[in-house]
Amino acid sequence: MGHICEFCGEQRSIVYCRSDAACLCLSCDRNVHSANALSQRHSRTLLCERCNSQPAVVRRVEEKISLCKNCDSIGHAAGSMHKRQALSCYTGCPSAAELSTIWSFLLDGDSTCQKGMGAMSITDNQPRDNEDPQGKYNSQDMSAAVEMSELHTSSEKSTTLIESSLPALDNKQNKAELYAGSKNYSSSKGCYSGMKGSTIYEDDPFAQDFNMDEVDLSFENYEELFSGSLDNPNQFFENEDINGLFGTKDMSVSGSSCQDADAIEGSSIRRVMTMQPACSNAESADSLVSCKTEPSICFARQASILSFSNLGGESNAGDYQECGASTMLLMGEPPWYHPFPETSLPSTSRSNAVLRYKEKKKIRKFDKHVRYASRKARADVRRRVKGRFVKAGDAYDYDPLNETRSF
DNA sequence: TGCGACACGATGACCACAAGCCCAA
DNA sequence: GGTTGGGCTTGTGGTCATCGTGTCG
Repeated sequence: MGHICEFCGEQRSIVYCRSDAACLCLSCDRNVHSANALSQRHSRTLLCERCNSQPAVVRRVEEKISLCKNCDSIGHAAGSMHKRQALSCYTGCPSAAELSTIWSFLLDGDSTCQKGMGAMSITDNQPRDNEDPQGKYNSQDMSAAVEMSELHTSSEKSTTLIESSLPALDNKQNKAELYAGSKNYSSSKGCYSGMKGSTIYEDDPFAQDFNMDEVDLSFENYEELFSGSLDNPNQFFENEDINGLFGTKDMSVSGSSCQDADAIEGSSIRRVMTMQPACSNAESADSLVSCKTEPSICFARQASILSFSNLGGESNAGDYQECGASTMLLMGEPPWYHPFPETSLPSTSRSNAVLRYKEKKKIRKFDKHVRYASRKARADVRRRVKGRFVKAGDAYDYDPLNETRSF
C-alpha cells in the first residue's frame, strides 16, 4: 500500500521530514518547508520505499531502492550482501535539480523518487528570501557515497552511518535524538510518523501541543506491553536484542510492506498470529496490523493513538484504560504474541537479551518533566522529615543543602 | 497441587509553601 | 483596557506504606 502525502493527500509521499514526522510528496515538502526559516531547517530525507513510513538511511544501488535501517537490516539478516549508498539529509527548499544533486541516483533509474520529482510542481512563487542564509539548502555529504559491504555488523557502524546522514549544523535536536537512538534508529521519537494525520502544521495548535515527551511517558508501561521483559523503548528496538527477545517469535506480517522481508526471512516465518485491534476504528486496527520488521511503527502508532486521547496530562496505563484502550495493550501479551509454545525460540539468547534489558533498566534515568523549575529549585532545598516537607523552623532530619541533622 | 512466608518492584500518599492562576474591584 | 490585590490551586522531591507478583519450601 503506497503511502499518500500527509499534507495534500493526493500525491505519493516521497520525502520524510524528521522534525514533522511526516511523509510528504516533493511538492508539499517544498511548500510546507518554505513557510518560514524554522521549517526550512527541518531535516528531510527520502522515505523508505519498503515500509513507506520510516526515513531511508541507505540506498541499495543494485536494487535501486531506498530503505530505512530496519528494512535494510532485514536483508542482511539473511546474509545477503548489498551495495549501499548512504543517503543524505537536506534542509531548506531545494529545487528538483538540486535534489538530484543530493541524490544522484534520482536521475539514473526508475526510482519512484524520480517519478516524484517529475510530478514535483513547485507552485510557490514566493520570494525565496527566507531561505537558509547559508544557501538554498543544506545537504551534508552530498557527494559522500559511502559504499558499505556490511552496514550492520556493529552498532558503531550504524551510528556512523546515521551521523553521516545528518545535517552538519542544522537541527541539533534531530541529531541528538538520532544519536541517542542510533542503535535503534527507528525507535527514536521521530518514528511517530506512522500515525495518520500526524502532519504537523506550523499553525496547528494541536500539533504544536503534541509533545513527544508525553509520548515517551506513554511508554512507561511498555514493560506491560511487552510482557514484562522489555524496559526501554529505545533499547527495545535494538536489533541485536530484538532478535534475542523475539527470536523466531513472529509478528503479524499482514502488511504488504513486509513481503520482501518475508521472502528474505522466510525460514523464520513459521507462524502468523492473528491481530486484535485495540481500538474500534479502522485506523487503530490498521496501526496494529503492523509489520514484523518494524515493531517500532506498531508501537509508535499504538502510543500515538493512546496518547492523543490524553494529550493534556500525564499518561499512564490507567489513562489508557479510561480512554477505552484495550487492556490487551496495557497488561496483556504484545499484539503479535502467539499462544504457541516457544519451542523454536533460542532461550539462551533471549534470556541474555532480557538480562541486558534488566541491566539497562537499572541504569536508565527516567526523565521527569518539570513544569516549574522554580518550584523544583525550592523543593530541592526544602527540609524534610522522612521525606515529607516540614514547616520552616521545625525540626528536620534531612537538609538537602548540608545534609545536617537538626537533632 | 495448594498454601504460607518471603523478597522484590511498582505505585501512590504525604508534607510545606512559593508560584501560578483566577476573579473582582 | 490595564492594573492591583486577595484567595485558591498547583507542583515540587524524598520517604514510607501498600499492593501485586514471583519464588521457594
